[in-house]
Amino acid sequence: MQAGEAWVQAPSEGATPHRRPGRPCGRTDRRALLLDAALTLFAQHGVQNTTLRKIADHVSLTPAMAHYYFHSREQLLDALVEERLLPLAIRINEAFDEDGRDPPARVAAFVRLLLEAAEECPSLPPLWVREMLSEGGTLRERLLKRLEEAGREKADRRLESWGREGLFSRDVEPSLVFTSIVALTLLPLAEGWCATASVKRDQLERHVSALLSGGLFAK
Amino acid sequence: MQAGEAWVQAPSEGATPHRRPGRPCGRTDRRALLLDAALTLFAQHGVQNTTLRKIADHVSLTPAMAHYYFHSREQLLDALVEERLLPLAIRINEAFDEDGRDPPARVAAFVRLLLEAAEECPSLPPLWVREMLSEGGTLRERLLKRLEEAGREKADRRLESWGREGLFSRDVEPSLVFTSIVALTLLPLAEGWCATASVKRDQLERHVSALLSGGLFAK
Amino acid sequence: MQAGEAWVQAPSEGATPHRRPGRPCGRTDRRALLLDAALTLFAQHGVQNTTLRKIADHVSLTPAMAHYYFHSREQLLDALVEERLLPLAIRINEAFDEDGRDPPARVAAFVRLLLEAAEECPSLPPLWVREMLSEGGTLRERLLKRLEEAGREKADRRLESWGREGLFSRDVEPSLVFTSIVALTLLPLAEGWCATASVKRDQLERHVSALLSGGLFAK
Amino acid sequence: MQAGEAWVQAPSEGATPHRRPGRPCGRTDRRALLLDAALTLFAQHGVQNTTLRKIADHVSLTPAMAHYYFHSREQLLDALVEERLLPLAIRINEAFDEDGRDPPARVAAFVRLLLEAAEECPSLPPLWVREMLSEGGTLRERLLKRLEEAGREKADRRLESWGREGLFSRDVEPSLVFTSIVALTLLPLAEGWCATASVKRDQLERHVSALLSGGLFAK
DNA sequence: TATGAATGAGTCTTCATTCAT
DNA sequence: CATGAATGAAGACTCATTCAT
Repeated sequence: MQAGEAWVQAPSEGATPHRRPGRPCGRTDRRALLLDAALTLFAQHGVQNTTLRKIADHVSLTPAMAHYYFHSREQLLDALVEERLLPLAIRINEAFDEDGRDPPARVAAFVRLLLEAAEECPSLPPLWVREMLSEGGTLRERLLKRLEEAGREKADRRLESWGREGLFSRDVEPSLVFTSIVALTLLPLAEGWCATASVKRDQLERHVSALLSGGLFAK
Repeated sequence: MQAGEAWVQAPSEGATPHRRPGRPCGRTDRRALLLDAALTLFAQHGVQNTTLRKIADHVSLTPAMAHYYFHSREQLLDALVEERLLPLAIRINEAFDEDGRDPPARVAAFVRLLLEAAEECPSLPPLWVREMLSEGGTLRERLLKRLEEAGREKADRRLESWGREGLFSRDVEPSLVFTSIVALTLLPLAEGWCATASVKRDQLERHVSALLSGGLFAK
Repeated sequence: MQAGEAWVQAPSEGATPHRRPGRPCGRTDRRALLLDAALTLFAQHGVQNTTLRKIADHVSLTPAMAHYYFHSREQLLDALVEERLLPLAIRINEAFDEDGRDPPARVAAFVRLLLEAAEECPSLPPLWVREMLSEGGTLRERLLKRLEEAGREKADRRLESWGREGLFSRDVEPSLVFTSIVALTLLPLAEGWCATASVKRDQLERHVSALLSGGLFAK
Repeated sequence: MQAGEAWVQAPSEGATPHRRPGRPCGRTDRRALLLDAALTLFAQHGVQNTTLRKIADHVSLTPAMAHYYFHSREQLLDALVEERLLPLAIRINEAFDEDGRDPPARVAAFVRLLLEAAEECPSLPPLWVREMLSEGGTLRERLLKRLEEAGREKADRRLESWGREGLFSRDVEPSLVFTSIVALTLLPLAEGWCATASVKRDQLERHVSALLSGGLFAK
């Protein structure tokens, strides 16, 4: 259950100042387990609705231990953003970095990247939609601020340059393209579509790619 | 701020059993004000993160008054669903009811319907995305149950029949079309795009319509 | 249900200063109805556990009306004591007043008096046991104070004189006799014995009388 | 004040799942103190009239601690019944278990048992009368249910068999005997008789025994 | 490290009470 | 008379947080 959640490597270095880097952590790192549990529960029930106790219980620890590792609830959220969400967000934002021919293929590749990330971490889509994309999302400000610092909007800038080159269909707004792609891909997953409905993951990929290639680049 | 929130008529009859129907309520109806405040704050900060006190404060009432009108927090949520969200959800689900030529035009009209609803009630997109579309959304089960009773999935069925008639491009999955349209339209609004970015509402409409007409129906 | 509860006449005069004595009260007196309801509900659920709303609901009135009639919850309790319990308590305490031969017959008559009162007002035994006889009973201090003023302990004094005359068996403590009689008679009724068990009221009377006549006066 | 309240040994095993059994609890066990305080205050002011705050204050703890130990008010009541009242109730109900000659002596011994229990725990009589014997008593259903499970009415059955053997005086109703004994013994104590009046405990014992031996078994 | 114990602030809820109409 | 509306105080309960051990 928590198994598939080590979908992104915790950055090897000092995101949280109180980890003693040298000491090898005997068995499974309880701190990472807590983060994974938080990720899972936040995705399932929302950040506000998940108490530290629930998170700790989920990995058979005490709430006091959660404080020991993160000092406060706020800092647990910070750690979650820093170590789990930010690396992913960066990877996604860099997806369009290297230039290349064939924009439709680049978009399709990006969709596949999103779907793979979602497959590795099923918590991603609901968490992202609930707490990142919505206006007052609990993690939104946190993550946007860190993304800013890490130089975000690379994807947006690239897509805008595509727009200036006239690669998009008429009426397509370049600054909305990135959001559109993410929305089309993640929202069905956040809704539990591919879990409950009969739609398979590759059906979703074909659907989204078809819609985008036809919609964005059609004459 | 609460101005634009009378965006849908409260059902003319007895959704809440304890209102005395005939008597006109002196000044502006405080119950409606509370409902509006709840809508606004839920959209801004999430349902779980909004206490009854905050809602009451927002319209200069006491938390006790919120109980006076709704009996409990749960029943306030019920009332919100029943009187504000359900009518809208029904209107949206019925959008494809009347048959008609020209599917692309129908889709464009639907997008416009969504945007008009969002214009009337700016709280709609963030609330919908956070609390309806996401897996554990606080209002999701409530609203889906009521929609079931009200005969939902009309839109889905219509779109699927379009699919069987071969109206959609190859690879487009009919059962995902409805979700895709909603995602493309509401998610940018939920993100506050049109408020913060320079994108105007009609730009968004053209963008979504372009993407859909090209993507869904392109040869 | 409330019918049998007018088991004692409200004193015709000014127990509560705000009754307008002259005006004939059209139909059933709502004030009396409230008192009856209070009596019933207090007996069933305890004084502390019975809100003004429950009392008012019980006779289809509003809590505000209860305040109109009694000014406060405390004063409702006062009125209950004054108009319902005190008259009864006085009647009971005077039971041994007139002298007479044949103490056993006097005791038996007293038991019958208690049982008749309980028959007229089924609320009496539970209310009395819960709220009068127990140490911190809600009505205890109130009623004892009023009884004091009304010259209570007549019964006790009479029984003690019987004791000095050597009428009681050896070891019988005169100052406990009154309590013993009441306990034997009312406690089974308070427990719901005669309602739920197969014991009839006259069985109870025979039982208590047998026990007392044998126990108190036996050589 | 709380001194005499360890009048019955807490059952040696796990009545409350969240106590760690082995570890000796530093200072005086606060959980037991709370239970004692509850017992005292419930007896003095009634269950409904005693808030968790009052109980906690009584032993200089916070209301939150009461929740920490008992999880909820309901479960505090359950614990009180389980650990304090039930053991006593069982002991009392088993009083007639072993057969034996000389019923009057058995009854007298039973009275002494009741009085000893009341001496150990002065809260017992008022609590019992108010919350167990009265119709809507707060602890009544709880305790009766548990007593049922623990095989109650042993005393009643034994007394009834005495009745069939013709041991009782004519007119004495065997099914009322148990209640009668308890009423005669506990009610004066619940009233505070032996505290306020000049009656000593052994006077009470002689009185009750005299009354019963004469009343129950007299020819 | 790890945890049980402890707490203060805050949440939902109830209720007696008041008041304008 | 009568009531709907309104409120402050209080109650049960939760939770992040702290701390001694």
